[in-house]
Amino acid sequence: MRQGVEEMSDPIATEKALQRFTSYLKSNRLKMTRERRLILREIFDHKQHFEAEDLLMRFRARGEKVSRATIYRTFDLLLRAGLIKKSDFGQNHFHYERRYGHRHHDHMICERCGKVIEFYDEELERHKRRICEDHSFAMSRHSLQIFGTCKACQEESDGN
Amino acid sequence: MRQGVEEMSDPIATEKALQRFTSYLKSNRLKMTRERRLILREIFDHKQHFEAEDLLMRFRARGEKVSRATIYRTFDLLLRAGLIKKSDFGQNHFHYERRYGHRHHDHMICERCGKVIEFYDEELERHKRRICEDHSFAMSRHSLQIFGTCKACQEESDGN
DNA sequence: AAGGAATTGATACTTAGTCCCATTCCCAAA
DNA sequence: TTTGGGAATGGGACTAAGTATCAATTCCTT
Repeated sequence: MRQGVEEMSDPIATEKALQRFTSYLKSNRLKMTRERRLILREIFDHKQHFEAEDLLMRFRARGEKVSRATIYRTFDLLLRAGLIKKSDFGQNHFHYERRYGHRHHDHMICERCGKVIEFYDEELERHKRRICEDHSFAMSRHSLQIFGTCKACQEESDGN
Repeated sequence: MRQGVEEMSDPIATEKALQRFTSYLKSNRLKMTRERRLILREIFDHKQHFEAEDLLMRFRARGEKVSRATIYRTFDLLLRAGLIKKSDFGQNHFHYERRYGHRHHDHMICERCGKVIEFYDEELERHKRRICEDHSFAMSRHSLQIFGTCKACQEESDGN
């Protein structure tokens, strides 16, 4: 039923992300720990989108000892370091996605099957910037979600 | 600190919304009750944006007896009736806004003072529709939030 | 005016996420 | 290489938003 973007991992990107995280930590006088490494690896070695609880379960299943609190604390650091991104798909918990090596993009969310389609549109970005200028608003980030029915689900219900 | 859009109420719109809600209820064999009327009035007679807890507090302050459960249940009906809209401003609870007589619009949210600026841009809307067409995606709704710093807050920090 | 379905309130529960603090870990400087 | 102390962790208690349950009440059609 629920289906996600399954963009696969790139071991080189993982290493780069790890380096970047390490240097972020160092420059803030924070420490690289076993847990932080595990979390980053888990994120960058796996699928593009993830959730806190989901990560916790994966660790538990593997018998890896990382607490819920540490997961949330590390997400916070990764956000500050710009390595992940927090999105809201209208459920009552947050979704995250890794960000290193990924440019900004928006999402279409299929309300039938849960599939998330990423898209990027330069003209749309230009519009956003222009609107901010018009309002003298200094944009720091933005998030567009389009909800609806994906092509496959439309065809499925046509077929019935 | 936290500051909202204070678009004022229109007594005629309130009555129309009430009629529309009543007919929505009737056509679904549901009942109009004292509580549902109170909630709708509270929403349409007051400011554009509201939250569940906020509404509950207002009722309590006035000594009006409406339970939390009923508030959430009624929000759900109002959503189905298309009279209110649920948005997510990145906090861990939902924001709502009344919808009757309001066309679609997007939001800029000031991360400094919490002000919410509504905007509508036809060109942007056209563009969203075109992107959906390109992906054969049947859009049902969409939501764009731009986070950043509003003009006033920018000037304030310039002045320091 | 009655009667059954719909609704309500109170409270218990769930779920996501945060707080607390004693214990443990990391790492820069000696 | 050891060490000292600040940083980080685990795990349980806690909070906040929202949902479920169910007996008592209300609505409204006939």
